Amino acid sequence: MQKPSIPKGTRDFGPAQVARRQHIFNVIRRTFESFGFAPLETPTLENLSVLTGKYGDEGDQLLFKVLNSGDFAKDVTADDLATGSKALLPKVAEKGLRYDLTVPFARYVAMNRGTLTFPFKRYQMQPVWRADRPQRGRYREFYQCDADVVGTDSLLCEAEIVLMMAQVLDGLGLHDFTIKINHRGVLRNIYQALGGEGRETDLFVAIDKLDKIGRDGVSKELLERGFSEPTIETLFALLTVEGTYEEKLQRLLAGFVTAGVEPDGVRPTTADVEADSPEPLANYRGLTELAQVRDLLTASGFRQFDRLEFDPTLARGLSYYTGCIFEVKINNVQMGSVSGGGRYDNLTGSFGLPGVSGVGFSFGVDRLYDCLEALDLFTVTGETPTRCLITHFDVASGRAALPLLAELRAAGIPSELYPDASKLQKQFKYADAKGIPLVIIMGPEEAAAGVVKIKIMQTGVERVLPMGEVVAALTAE
RNA sequence: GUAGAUAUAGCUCAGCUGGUUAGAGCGUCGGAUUGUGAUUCCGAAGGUCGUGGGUUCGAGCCCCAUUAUUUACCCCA
Repeated sequence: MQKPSIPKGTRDFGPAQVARRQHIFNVIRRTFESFGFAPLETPTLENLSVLTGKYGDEGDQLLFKVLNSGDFAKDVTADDLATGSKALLPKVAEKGLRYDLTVPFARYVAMNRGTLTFPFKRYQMQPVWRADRPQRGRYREFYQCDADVVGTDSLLCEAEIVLMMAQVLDGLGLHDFTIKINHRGVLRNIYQALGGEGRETDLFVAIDKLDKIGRDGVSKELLERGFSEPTIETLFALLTVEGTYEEKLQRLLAGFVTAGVEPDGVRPTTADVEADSPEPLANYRGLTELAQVRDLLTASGFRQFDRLEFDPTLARGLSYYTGCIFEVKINNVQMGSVSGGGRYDNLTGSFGLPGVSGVGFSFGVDRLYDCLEALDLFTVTGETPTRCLITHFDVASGRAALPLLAELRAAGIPSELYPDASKLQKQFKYADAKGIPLVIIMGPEEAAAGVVKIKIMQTGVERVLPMGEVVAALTAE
């Protein structure tokens, strides 16, 4: 006999876990829909040509590929085998499991461009797969909940992302969170302020690690990558600006002006948004847009600015983001980010639809679950939806209970009849173990008298009711 | 891909310097109570000590290999 097992990085979810996960999904879905996002689902499998090249070399390594059906090796030649996996792969696998929800979404938008009404707002809650090494908060199969808007570059979308992040986390009871926001334009300006020395991506990769490896670690890495010491000094002066959201914007502005950074101008946006923006920031796109997002949040009634932090060190990989970027962490839990996102100006370009601006973000349900568990914040309990268990002792009383069972279900009370005429003790243990709040006792005595005994498990109180009044009494409570 | 840790009952784990028949708690099942759960008492079942080899009079314990799991790095949700 073999030991049963499941692939590493995957999990089974028992009834209690599913109930808790559904609660998380419900909070997210309600929030997304209240902001006008419509649901979309895409296939588990995508063509590999859609997936490869979108996540960098490392991302391609982490894709799960699916062998072709039938004789998958029929096109493989001896040459291919000698050349190695790169030559082999396209001949044996043409499909793969989706790696995220953003790329399939971009593919969908490009394919359906003619029928979509823009701006197009969609949300998507589906599993994704990554052939990663599993560890804390990292799985090979996990759910993402994405919401994206494409076809508008209004900064209202960015502001609403912050609103949705806060609403979901508050709705889950995860009140102690920090939403970090930055802008790729700010990062680019910082790079320019350093005189354009070294490679831009090296710089961002290094500063993204600031909170992890510290200032000394980052300096060391930058020195190794060919940045000079005075440059690194300037960099830290800019990165470590302190103060409120506004103060950091002003201090970075001063830094950019001092360093002689060429203003990159303001991206055209709607007139009223521009009118709200503070004048002195208008020369740098990143700073300006961050100020506008803050103003839109204020106007929307957002009051949690203590939980929104402008963090110039936030870089979020370097994938396709071009504007604002976001990342959310739950405080006092050792867990990676539970949400992240940003604006991309050309996501659908590689699918033949250039110039479509979009902005979106994603929640990691599995990490939210782990955070709620670590902080002991779950309010959803229970192994079963059953609210009422009918117990019985013999075939006759069991049959006599069937009309009542149907009546309870018709009245919207999830109910079950214990299937076997077991000892009453066993039936009660069943109800207790599953957290069923009500037990109806239907024995020969009750059946003969046309009554039932109802016990409220939590209090232990019992009372006798005529059969015909049971549903009315229960629904009245 | 790099580095470390762990592997003993269904679950969580003890097991001393290598020494008789490998233990506990929880869970499961049965009984005390032939019609009452969560509390109490009694009892039972449940083990190839991950796998293979080695050292030894003797290995759960020491050595080697191997597999699985897990943590950290890289990257990410």
